[in-house]
Amino acid sequence: MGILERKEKQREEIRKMILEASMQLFVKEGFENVSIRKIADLVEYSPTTLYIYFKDKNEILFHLCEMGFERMIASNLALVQIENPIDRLYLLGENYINFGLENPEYYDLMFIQNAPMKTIREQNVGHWPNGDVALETLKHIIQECMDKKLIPTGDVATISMAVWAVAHGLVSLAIRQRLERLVEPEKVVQSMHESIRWMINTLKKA
Amino acid sequence: MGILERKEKQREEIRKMILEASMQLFVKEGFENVSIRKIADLVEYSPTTLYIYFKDKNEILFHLCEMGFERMIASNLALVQIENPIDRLYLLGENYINFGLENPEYYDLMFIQNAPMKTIREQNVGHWPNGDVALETLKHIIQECMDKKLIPTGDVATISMAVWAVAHGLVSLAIRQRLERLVEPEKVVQSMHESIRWMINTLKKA
DNA sequence: ATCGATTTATTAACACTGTTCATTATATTT
DNA sequence: AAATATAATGAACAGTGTTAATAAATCGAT
Repeated sequence: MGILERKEKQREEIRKMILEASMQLFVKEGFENVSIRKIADLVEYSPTTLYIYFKDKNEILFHLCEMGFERMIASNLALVQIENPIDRLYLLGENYINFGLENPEYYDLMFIQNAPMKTIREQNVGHWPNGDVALETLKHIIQECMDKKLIPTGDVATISMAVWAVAHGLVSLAIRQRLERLVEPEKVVQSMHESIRWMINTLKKA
Repeated sequence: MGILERKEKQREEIRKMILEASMQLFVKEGFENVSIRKIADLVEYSPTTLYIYFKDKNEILFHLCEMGFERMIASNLALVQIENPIDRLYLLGENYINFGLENPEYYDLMFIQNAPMKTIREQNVGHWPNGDVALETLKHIIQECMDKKLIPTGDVATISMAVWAVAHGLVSLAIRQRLERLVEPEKVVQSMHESIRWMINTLKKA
């Protein structure tokens, strides 16, 4: 059945084309300006054709979200070299806020918008490939810190949640212009790094 | 000039009418379903009339946002009775996450959407009445904790930022269904409270 | 009280949005 | 070659925020 295989391949290629056009629009014009019609224009198909390859816009956004996680995971690759888990945790935090500040549009999709989550619930039967990978990295490092008695022991999920909350809180408040209410705009980034460092330090001391 | 005064009063009353209709729609049908046309239907004006009383939709959303802060500030009124500032900080955190979980739509507007911020930058010349009040409360409590040597001293803004980040991180990840990836859905709320408590405890110990 | 000016309100329209249905064109199978 | 399945499309639906032109009402001055 070589013909069906080839068809499947062609289908997959067009899906890729659509996603790449979406990503191009996404990084160039921002999240708000990604519309079915604009994507269709870019791939030179009619808007309705996109619905043959994707269920709806949420599904396209979900895939863009996954691409964002691929980027983030890639930026964390260097972490495996650091043997001290608490240093690794600190750098994970630094990477996280840097990623968020440098890719606010991706960050939005990955952690703020609920469109991608809708697709996960409706289609992927609760599976979030790259997102879950990123969370596992965090949990794993926290566990290692506890094993080596570098931070107070406790429920891994709870502590991971708290640590994630600090990082996400900082980034999301920053990209939504809320932190400028606390410190002068030009000092926001610096203060964010200080906050992360402060958190790691109190974790160590406690 | 009594006649101009009366006119101004009438104008203010219609503005109130519009805002109240918006709020009604907002709490009943959710943020996404608040449209100029629906508000206009409710107050029995034509959609364009709303533009006589408000510059654009963002300005309406900004006022809804301010109403949200009024609610939040009201829920914090009981705090003044607690004399120990660190207990007060803990309760402020508890209030914060409870408010977020109970009023996700308001929370969205107050801390996640950027529509209200646009209005602040464009019109109010950088003034955010109720939002700034809420932040002052936090900073004041942190300062008091430091004065009484209950937590390690440092830059008030930085520590306030970190504390806010934990609370906001938890709430925003929760209402965007991200925490369900870390703990089972039915345990999310409990874990959030544990995270807040954990943070206060590490603050005390450090 | 009437005229002109200002304020208030509306209708119609623009340029979008995601999505669906019916129809046409293409490719594959019988 | 005819029948069938797949792929692609144009037109349309029901919305969105917003603006320009126009009508109605109110007000100030003669």
